[in-house]
Amino acid sequence: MPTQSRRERARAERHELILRTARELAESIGWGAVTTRRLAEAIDYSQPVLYGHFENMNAIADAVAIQGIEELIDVLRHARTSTPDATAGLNALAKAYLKYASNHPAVYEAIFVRPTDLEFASTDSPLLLKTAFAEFQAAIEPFAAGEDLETLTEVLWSALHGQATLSHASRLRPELSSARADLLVKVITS
Amino acid sequence: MPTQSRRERARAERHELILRTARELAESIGWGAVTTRRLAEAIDYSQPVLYGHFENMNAIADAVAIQGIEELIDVLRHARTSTPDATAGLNALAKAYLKYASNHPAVYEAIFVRPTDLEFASTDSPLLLKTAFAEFQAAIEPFAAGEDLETLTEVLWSALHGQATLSHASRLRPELSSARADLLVKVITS
DNA sequence: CTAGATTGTCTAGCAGTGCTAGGATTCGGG
DNA sequence: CCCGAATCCTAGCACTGCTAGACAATCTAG
Repeated sequence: MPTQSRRERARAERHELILRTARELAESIGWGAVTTRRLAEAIDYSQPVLYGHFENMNAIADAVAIQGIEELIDVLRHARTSTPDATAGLNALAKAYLKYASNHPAVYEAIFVRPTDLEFASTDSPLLLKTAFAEFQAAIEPFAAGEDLETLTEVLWSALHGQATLSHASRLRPELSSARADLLVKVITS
Repeated sequence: MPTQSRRERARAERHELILRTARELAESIGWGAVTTRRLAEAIDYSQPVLYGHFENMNAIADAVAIQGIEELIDVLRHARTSTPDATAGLNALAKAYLKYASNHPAVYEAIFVRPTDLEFASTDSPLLLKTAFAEFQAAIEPFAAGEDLETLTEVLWSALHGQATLSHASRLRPELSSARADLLVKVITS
């Protein structure tokens, strides 16, 4: 039955088209301006089509967030494991995190800033968040030195998250992003 | 002419009423649900009255933010200067910051999270932000130890901001807020 | 004290939002 | 070829921020 599968394939393609377009729109005009009408216009369908794929507009942003966190996990893992020693690994992880937030601000916003019931509601998102958390934990574990590892990980992640969001809101001097990451790592590892 | 002054007084009172009500509403139902109609209903006037006092809805949130940052500056200064030594001062400042964010999440959101053109546009808000920044700087200055003071201040503030926002978004274990602040201070001062 | 001007307030309405019900249209199976 | 089913769109609801214009209250001046 090639018919059914073709339909399903077309449907899956449109599903991805919606996500890709929503992400592009958000990155170019901001989530606040990503409306159902604009998004529908961009994919060349009427608004109700969106609701055949997602429960509501928020679910679309959540789906983008889940895609994003998967990307982010890869980025962090790669940064952490492709360095000679633990200190360089932590530094690379911090830089990679800030770079991702800076390069994909709308996706970062969807993951960590936008109001969402993603953390506890969805099925797989808590696992993804835990996986991302584990990357931070693995990177900082060599420097725990008697401190509670989980608490230290929360402190590290929060510190980077704060730099990412304040940086995006133009509250920090933009040219010193790297220096802040360096200093944070230095303070933690010393 | 007592007439004119009475009018001005009534107008100023209503101005404050709007701000107070907006703040209360935001703290109880969130900024997203603070609409012009609901706010007008709450102060027992029609919506257009709001626009006689503020340019738009965003300006109301900005005004709440300015009130909030003034409060926050006082809170930080008091925490910092009412301790025996510098380490205790920094710790008290960190705790006070997180406590304010936790006790007034909507105000904190108005100041630091909500999209706003407050930082550069308004006349007095940059000064207020700088004053708040100076409080952080004064608290951490004894521990700079050769590092660039301003960069270190940004790192401290970002770290606390990250803890405040992630905490509010239920991404951190709520009962360990104090432990995270302690650990952050310990890491910085050691 | 009254007439006119000014100030203040509200009703009604605009365009845009998320979301949905119902009809139209296209498609696949018999 | 025709009927049922899946698919899609038009139209509309209740809401949003914001504004124009009518109305009422108040102050000023004669």
